Amino acid sequence: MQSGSQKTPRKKSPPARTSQEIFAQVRRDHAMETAEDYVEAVAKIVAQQGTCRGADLARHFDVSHVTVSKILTRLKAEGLLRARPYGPVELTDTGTRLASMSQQRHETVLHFLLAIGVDKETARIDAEGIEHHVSQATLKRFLAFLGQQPPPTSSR
Amino acid sequence: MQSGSQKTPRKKSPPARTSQEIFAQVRRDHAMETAEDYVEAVAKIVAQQGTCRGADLARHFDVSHVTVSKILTRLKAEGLLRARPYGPVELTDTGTRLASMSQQRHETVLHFLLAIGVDKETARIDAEGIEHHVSQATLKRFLAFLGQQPPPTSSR
DNA sequence: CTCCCATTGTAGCCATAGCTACAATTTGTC
DNA sequence: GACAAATTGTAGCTATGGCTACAATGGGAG
Repeated sequence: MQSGSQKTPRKKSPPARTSQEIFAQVRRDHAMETAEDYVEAVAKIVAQQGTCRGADLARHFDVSHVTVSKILTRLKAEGLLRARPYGPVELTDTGTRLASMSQQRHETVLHFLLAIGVDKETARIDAEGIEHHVSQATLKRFLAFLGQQPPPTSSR
Repeated sequence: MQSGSQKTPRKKSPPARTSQEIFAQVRRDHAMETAEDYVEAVAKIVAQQGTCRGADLARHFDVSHVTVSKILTRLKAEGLLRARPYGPVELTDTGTRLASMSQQRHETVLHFLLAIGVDKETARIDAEGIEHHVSQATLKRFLAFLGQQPPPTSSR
């Protein structure tokens, strides 16, 4: 990732971000999406079945077990989850926290879409794509619209 | 991109999409985001400066000219734009149409975020990430919320 | 006309997220 | 306990989107 500062003479001093910074942010978001999707899925599957295997994730995302394996390797290195060879996948504390936040945000986005009149099917699909790009500030506005208070961090 | 059908015995016939299908859709969306960002940027830069060079795009996205070059190669192959070697970038008709739709959707998402009370800076950033994941159906709800009619350009 | 500089292209590298094919391991069933 | 099935790992390929380094091109300034 570049710092983006050599060529930009910075004509604007106001707090407005440059388009470069915005796109860099979007790219950074991208790098987190997979992690969020995976910890969310692990949490969900563990809640449903007790344990989560790589094969469960492969079925869940409809990708090959190899893809799952590689992604799990990365997420293990990032400290979000752990798994012994041929063993089940478990979330670390960090992973559990990320999963909770993701699930909560997912729920909020979904309910918000439903609240403004989007049909259930579309809402499910769009929420999946949108959730990763909704900032805390925007999430608060969603919650405000839903007439709720910001939930106590894990009230699901 | 896989078709995802060998291993899925398709137990559910109801209209509800499986999670697999939803994630496949998100991955497909992903493949379009760059294209949309680029044609949108080209249209914007052409509108501002008359022509658009690769270097303009590199500055706009804060990436190297090599990255731009490779992406332009792909988009040329996809028929969204054309450019002679060492020449400026131009949108094809298809590219122009895609740019218009993207710009319009971008505007709608941005205005919608502002309308629900998101601050300007956050709205700019979130809109950039969200826009690619908003379906036509959801866009219509956004427009309805804004009290507008679906604009004549793409009233589908 | 030449020379310099910005722009573009090319080569080659990295990481992520896909895949198939094949090997290894675990598990479950006789 | 052995054998089959499911699961996981490994090797090696593809495409996208990043990068640096170096070569080529084109447009201006002298």
